[in-house]
Amino acid sequence: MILLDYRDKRPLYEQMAEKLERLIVNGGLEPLTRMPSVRSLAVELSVNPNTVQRAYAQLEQDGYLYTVSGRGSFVTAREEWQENRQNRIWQEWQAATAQAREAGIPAERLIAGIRQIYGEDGQ
Amino acid sequence: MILLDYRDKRPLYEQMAEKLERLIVNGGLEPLTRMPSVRSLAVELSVNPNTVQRAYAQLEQDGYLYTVSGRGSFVTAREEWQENRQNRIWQEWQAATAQAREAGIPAERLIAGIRQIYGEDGQ
DNA sequence: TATGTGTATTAATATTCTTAATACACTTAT
DNA sequence: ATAAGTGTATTAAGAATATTAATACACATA
Repeated sequence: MILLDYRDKRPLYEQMAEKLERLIVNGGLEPLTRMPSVRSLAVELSVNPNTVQRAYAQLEQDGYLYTVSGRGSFVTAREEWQENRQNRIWQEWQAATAQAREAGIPAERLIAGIRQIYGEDGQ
Repeated sequence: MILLDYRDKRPLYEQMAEKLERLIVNGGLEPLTRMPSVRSLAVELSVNPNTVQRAYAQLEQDGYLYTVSGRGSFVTAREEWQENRQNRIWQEWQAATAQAREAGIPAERLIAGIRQIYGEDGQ
């Protein structure tokens, strides 16, 4: 399913969460399908079940997974996690914009920035 | 000059740097004037000189101070640190905007967001 | 040359983070 | 009922990181 990179100096759970998130975002995991159980993935990757659990918890926190008690963890429908993801990013963007205003950067410059970033390859 | 809050759980140097930055940004410290020496401020606040040094290093890194070898640290001219500050914030804003694009948030929504944030009290 | 300045280096200590061990709670198939 | 599968909570050990302090250095200037 995924492969851990032991040269990567980030913690295992973070690396796992990131790889799984990318897998889900790129469509490598079908929505509504069951994820491997915490224990089976732990065995497969030779880590402690709690490490997998922590990665799953992170993904659930971000809306990519949901859990049914006693049955397992499942991939969320795309529309849902897409909305969650956009909400998170939207909030960060708003904070960054408020800071820009506070620092005296004029609105026109931001608008020009949007044109540039969105125009770079196909608006 | 400043007062440390011992209920604050952030490290001392960070707290000091933040308070001094606010003082400079709000005009409480005249540009081009000398800062208290590392040792004198350390005595005044009952901390190790290195702790003050670290706060000063942070402020210098962010462009609020500059140092003349053997003579002391001085407050940067406002135009300079303002430019540095805007550059930092501008870069963060660009990163946030690129993320927004990648998440599929349309440019129009960002532009509407700018209108709202900049319009809230006097554009 | 003595005193005042910032800085580098090193070490002690404190704090936080990561991972593991273990036990619990719930669901379902036998 | 019970066994085997699921996720989760709690606790602790260990590692890693961050913070602060001790000390010595380098430069400027009176």
